[in-house]
Amino acid sequence: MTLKELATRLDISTATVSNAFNRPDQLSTALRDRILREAKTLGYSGPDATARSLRTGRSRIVAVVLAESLTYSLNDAVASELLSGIAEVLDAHGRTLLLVSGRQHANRIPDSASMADGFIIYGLLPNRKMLADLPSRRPFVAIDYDLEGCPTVHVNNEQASYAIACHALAHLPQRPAVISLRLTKHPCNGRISAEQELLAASQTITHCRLQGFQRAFERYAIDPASVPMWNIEENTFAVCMPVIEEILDLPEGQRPTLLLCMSDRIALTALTLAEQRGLRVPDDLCITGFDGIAEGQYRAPRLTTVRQDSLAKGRLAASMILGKEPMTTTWLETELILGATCPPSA
Amino acid sequence: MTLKELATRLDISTATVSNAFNRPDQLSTALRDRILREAKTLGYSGPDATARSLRTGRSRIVAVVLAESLTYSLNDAVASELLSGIAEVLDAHGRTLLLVSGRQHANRIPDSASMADGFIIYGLLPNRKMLADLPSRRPFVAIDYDLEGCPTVHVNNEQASYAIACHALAHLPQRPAVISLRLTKHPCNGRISAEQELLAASQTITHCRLQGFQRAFERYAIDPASVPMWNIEENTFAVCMPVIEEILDLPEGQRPTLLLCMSDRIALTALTLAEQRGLRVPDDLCITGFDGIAEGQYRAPRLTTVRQDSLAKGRLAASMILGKEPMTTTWLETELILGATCPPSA
DNA sequence: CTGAAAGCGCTTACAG
DNA sequence: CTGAAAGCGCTTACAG
Repeated sequence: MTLKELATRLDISTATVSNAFNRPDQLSTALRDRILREAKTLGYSGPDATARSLRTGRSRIVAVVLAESLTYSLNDAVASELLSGIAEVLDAHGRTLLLVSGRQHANRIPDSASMADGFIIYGLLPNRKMLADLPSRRPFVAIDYDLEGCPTVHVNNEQASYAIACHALAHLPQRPAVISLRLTKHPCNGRISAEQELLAASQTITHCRLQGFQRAFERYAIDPASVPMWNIEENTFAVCMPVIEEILDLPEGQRPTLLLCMSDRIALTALTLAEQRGLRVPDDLCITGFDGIAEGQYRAPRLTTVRQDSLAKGRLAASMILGKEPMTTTWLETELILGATCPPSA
Repeated sequence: MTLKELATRLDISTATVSNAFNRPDQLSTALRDRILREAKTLGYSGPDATARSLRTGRSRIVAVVLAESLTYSLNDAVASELLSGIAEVLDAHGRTLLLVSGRQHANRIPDSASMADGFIIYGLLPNRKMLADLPSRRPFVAIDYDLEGCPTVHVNNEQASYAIACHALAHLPQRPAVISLRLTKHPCNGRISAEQELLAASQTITHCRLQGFQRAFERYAIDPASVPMWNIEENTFAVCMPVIEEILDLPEGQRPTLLLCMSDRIALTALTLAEQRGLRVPDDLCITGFDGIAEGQYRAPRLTTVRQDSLAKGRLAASMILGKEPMTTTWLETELILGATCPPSA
């Protein structure tokens, strides 16, 4: 059943039927009611979305392009929270959320993504050119990474890392270590050697976090070069585990006593493995995270970390896409969370 | 730039240009190469997805309709894992994932959802009639709840619950308690009184879980009516917490020594709160979960639970939608996970 | 191997 | 307040 058929049955024009659904003010109430009633009877549930979309040029769909795989993103607490924020705003405005991965098997964004009215790009795509096929006229908003010609929602990673490292380093004396996330140019799941090339700050937010840590080292008169660093390739339990085991299994005198982790997932894995080894946190080992995910706060001991408000990030990005907020690059605040894995010094 | 404009510029028909993109066998390689080259030069990135969709009747989008809000679903480990499984299969076949909530503010599914080529319905919708506006000709697959006229992907909740309860009750003597999830007809976040009406097994999978527990009680000669039950309204830390505090704060002799929880989230909240109170798990308190989420397994002590393979659920549902698996109702296996929160009896 | 023509289901100026 | 007509951008038998 199409609008045209319905019009024929009612012996009126398609324009009037269309108006009955879209512009109540364009026809009499009586006629409109009759049309709507008849539509229901005949099983016509309103204008076809695709046809309407072709005609009006708007689909009421907003796409989120994720730099990581959908599987990773959906299972990552930070990405999930971000998506929640986006979904919440889209929902409230009758928009629908299309999830697209930038790591498609074909390394190309599926055509169907281009139906969206706007695009939110989360993370650093493996290949910028993927975006070229997307309709450039429509609004784009980036999250976490600058994308030329479009506003970005940022968190001040350097400042947040500086803050938490300063908090942690106030305990003296300690042997700090850094556990970073995708910081090396070439894949490395383990200790970072001195000659290893690192990604630039423009290529990964974890470099910004590193800079914050290093500024804190300097403030506390610690030579940044003396602080051992380990790198983790994927922010999941399974991938974190072997690297952290390697660290915790170091002989007592060499084992770090403070782990500055670049994500809560890393920190929580360290916490679990430390507990399994009978290490006391924070007495034997202090641990700090980054992100402020729920899992770190609803457990004992509570994780000391810095919270980035991913929900707010998502809400803001979605609001910008919908034109409810100005399209301008914005830096969101972070908040230090003083948990028990690295308590304030006495 | 449209296909028609491109055809005009090249002085060939639109049919040929269309074939260049869709049916390489319908024209000479030379002509096709020329068309593709010229398209790239002129910035034409292929046929418009909406127009193609209108014409062919297929959008290559698959919609997942979630009974819960998107915010809840995205932050729930079970739903996320399910979505991962769906996304994985859709991705591999060039399909894109549209997320739709059945708890929209307007209590109506947005029109744009009807663009999808197929629908996966997850959970029990607050209102079945919402689906009426969706194109009934296209494939539908339900997950966890039967939906008339469409195949469902199920887990045998009763059997899984029976298995884990039997495992737990083998420790004797104990004072078991059940912490259920949305089991009461009317909202209740706390102890379930004897006169409280429960939802039927067809209305909630947790009733099936309860039946499994009760069968185990009978096997162990425990009067089901003697086992206290608490109900939780939402499977989140925040909502679980007050209920579990109430339980753990019971005087020593009344406090249950075994908590049969209907989700891992409930069990993990119980574990955290027990740890905070200095209760020893499993010595003072045994805890079992349901779901088998990662968070319960990558912590110390590991959660004793029963795993439902949400990933497999999602994969199967998506495969059915894409016609890669027969459209038939299927029951997936579960697996007992013997963790440390309720170890096998010595 | 290529093209003319119909039509997918709508919405929207515009005329009456 | 209502309707005739154009056109959104494409694909697909079909004819040549």
